[in-house]
Amino acid sequence: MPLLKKRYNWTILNQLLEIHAGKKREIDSRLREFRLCGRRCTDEELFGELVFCLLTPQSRAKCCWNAVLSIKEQNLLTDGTVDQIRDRLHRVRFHNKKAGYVVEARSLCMKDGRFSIRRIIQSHADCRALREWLAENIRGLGYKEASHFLRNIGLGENIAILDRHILKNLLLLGVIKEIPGSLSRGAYLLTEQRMAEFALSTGIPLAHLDLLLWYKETGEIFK
DNA sequence: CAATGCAGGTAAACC
DNA sequence: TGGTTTACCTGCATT
Repeated sequence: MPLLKKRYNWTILNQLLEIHAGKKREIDSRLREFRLCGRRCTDEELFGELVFCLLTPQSRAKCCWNAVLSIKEQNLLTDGTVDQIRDRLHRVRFHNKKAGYVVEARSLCMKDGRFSIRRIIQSHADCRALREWLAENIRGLGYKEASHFLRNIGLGENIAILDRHILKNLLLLGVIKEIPGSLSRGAYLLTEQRMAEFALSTGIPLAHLDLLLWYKETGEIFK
């Protein structure tokens, strides 16, 4: 195992490698689905993924996905008002704010009455530039959720989704010395770099680590 | 049953 | 200018 740093916690790392060995195929398959979504989904469906990521902070992923499905079923994705969308956000925390974020994001993602997410994607050189744009321009979307969105549409091979579970585990693994009090842009990028080094030296792909650690915490692989 | 802790954070206000 | 604090806000499991 090349380049393995001494500061890493061997016990936990071995635990992780073992879980990875068992879950590798399932994780690969999930990542394939994400890429497939990015390739063949309609722009409207891509926006649905964006809405999901706008909803998830401090809320359960499943409730958020149910909310997205509900919005779609009611045909509110394209032209639902803030009030109509808020009424679909059952069990989504901060639903007042988030309903507003969804409607505001929608106006950025539509051109001439249709969703044109791919136009936005294609206008950026790579996923990092794209993430910068998303975090900068879409209110309600920070680095973490912008990364989450990119991963969910198959563009997240080289970026990290730094949520509290991941950070906690990076600490346990000795990848970082402490959990940053607040994740500024600089702190996010630095921590992401540490995680990428760890991925490289352990042979667990960065894209796998997120789903793997998430599985370790919750016992399932969702999105 | 009341109290507590915690959910895949982010924007805006505040020094 | 940049780090820190606060508002957003509620359901649900645990004790």
